[in-house]
Amino acid sequence: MVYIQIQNLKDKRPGVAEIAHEIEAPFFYTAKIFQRLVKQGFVRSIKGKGGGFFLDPEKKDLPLKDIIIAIEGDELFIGCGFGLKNCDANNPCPLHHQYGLIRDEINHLVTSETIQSLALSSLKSNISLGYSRESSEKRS
Amino acid sequence: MVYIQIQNLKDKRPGVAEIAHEIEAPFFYTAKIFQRLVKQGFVRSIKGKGGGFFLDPEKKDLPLKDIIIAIEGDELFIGCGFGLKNCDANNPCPLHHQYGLIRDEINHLVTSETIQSLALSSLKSNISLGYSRESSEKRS
DNA sequence: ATATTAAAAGACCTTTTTGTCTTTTATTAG
DNA sequence: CTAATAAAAGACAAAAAGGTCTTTTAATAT
Repeated sequence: MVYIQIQNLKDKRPGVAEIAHEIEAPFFYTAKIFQRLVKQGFVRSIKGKGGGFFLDPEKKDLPLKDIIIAIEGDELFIGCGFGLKNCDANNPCPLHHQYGLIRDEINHLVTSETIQSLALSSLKSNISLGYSRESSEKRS
Repeated sequence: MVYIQIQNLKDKRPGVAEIAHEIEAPFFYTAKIFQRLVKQGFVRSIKGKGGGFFLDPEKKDLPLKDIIIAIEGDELFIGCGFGLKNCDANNPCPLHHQYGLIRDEINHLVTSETIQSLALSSLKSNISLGYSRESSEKRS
């Protein structure tokens, strides 16, 4: 999605093939994932010639956290580091406090960073994901 | 394993049933996991009456990181936050730097904390995993 | 209108993870 | 030696994740 937004900022709408290549993922697999993202309203798409994916410019910044929660739930943000079911402040697991600090930072990162903020800062620096400067790897 | 060590410090050797109950995991599933942990040398076991699991007191402190790497590899510790294959300092992904900070902290946590250190500090405070003070949950 | 392009839908298939159960082996108590 | 106990081994099976492919639908350009 960051790649899509980077391209959108250049007035382009990448398609599945281009995105799949960029993230080094299989074409059909990538396609299926974007079907879900479109259905969930995170991206929009246009079929046919000149079609492709794009982020609704009307919508406000989309934090990474929203996407993560929609795809894999909120375990990462509320769950116990040890995976225990009833671990909380009253009944803390051995890692409770230490892991809490890290979780807070993860929370902060994925809340403050958005698809749009990352795309913007990527454009302004030598950051990857805008037609990758290929590091001599084999394609799949 | 922290639970085992806590019990070991009380001169007990918990068995599968006891451990499974403590971590709220299915009996047979827990059993299979410990078969692997024993085979990999992280814990030891004794069969038959009075048997159970224990940590080799001869061995030095076991960092969480060693176990994580043995079970699921080192992706968490070296991989890109976006899962890109060729993301590095020269070709950084949009999240490279920010995620790097968090990864460093995760690394520090799982390197400095060991099964033994967690068991010890759990015994010294009101930390869970030493015959849990059941929070009225259903058993499986 | 028609041909072309590209995503959507959906049917499959493979692999991995998770979970269950039976049989075997080792240990101890009597 | 025998019975009881408890882990090891290994066969299965269900569910989830990962991946592939064909057909359909929508858009565009000629």
